[in-house]
Amino acid sequence: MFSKSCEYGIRAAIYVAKHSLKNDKVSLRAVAKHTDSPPAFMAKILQKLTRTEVLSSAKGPNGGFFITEDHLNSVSLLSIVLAMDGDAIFEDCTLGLRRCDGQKPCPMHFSFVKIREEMRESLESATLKSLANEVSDGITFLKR
Amino acid sequence: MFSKSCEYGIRAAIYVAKHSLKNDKVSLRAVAKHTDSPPAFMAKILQKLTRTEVLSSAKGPNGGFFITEDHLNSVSLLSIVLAMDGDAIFEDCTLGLRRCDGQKPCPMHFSFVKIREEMRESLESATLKSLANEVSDGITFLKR
DNA sequence: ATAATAAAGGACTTATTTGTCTTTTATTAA
DNA sequence: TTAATAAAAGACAAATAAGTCCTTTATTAT
Repeated sequence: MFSKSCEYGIRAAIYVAKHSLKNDKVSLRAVAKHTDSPPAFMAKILQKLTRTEVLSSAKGPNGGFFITEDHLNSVSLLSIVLAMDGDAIFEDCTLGLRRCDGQKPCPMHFSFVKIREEMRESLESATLKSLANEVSDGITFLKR
Repeated sequence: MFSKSCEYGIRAAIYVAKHSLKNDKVSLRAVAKHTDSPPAFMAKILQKLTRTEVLSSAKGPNGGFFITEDHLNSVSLLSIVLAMDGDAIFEDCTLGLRRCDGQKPCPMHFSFVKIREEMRESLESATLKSLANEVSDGITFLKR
């Protein structure tokens, strides 16, 4: 469904969010460890999420990654998916046609329009803050 | 969402189905042409769909690919997705956790259980016969 | 200032997916 | 029984995704 980069990116963002709830910054190493992902690869992903303004970062001692108060509320998983994988999963034809729309649809066009719209809504309503709280409360998990 | 192989595979199967409605066999070349896909690559995909019994094939002059009467009714896009991509899209954790279930779910577990179940149902209810008829009637398209 | 810390950036390798090419096997019709 | 046809199979090649490593830049505390 999503690329590995996107999967790691979502896990990372929720982990960072969890610590930003307590106003803590987290290091690359900590993110990689607690999301069970390769540190060097995670570095690239955190860089990308920082460039796309999902995350913030600070260099030097006591530095690390964090999420600002208002980003915690406003950033949803949709922003992260778009940052990592782009909008292909929502916009491109499911059967790979170069063009596909309601006027000249592929055989699966209408069923997938619906499914993808639900997916988009689901991702959009999942804010980092709400997800981070569920992880904090031990309801959901980032590693297993 | 699906691999290229799977996209081509679905388009190919519907194209073959359309001709099997009229009891015609179709050649690799015809399939590739009318689904707008690379012939040599399509050859591999048709082989796989034949080995997995979605399609049937006959060698030699007047040979080609076809779908038997009862397969036309019983084979759905779900069979094709499973044949080409396996069940990862339905079974694997969306966030990439090695294990993830209702007991110890990832943050997106429950929303994606629902979305994937809908996707499965949608694919399962789409039989090759129904899809092939829609293409025959000019309602939907395999190429654009 | 400088040593230590931590992210940023770039070059590189590995693995997987996508795609091609050539040979072999099976079938049919003349 | 041979020539033509068409799928099957296997060995490559190219492109993309996933992952690593090393150097640079910025920040902070001593």
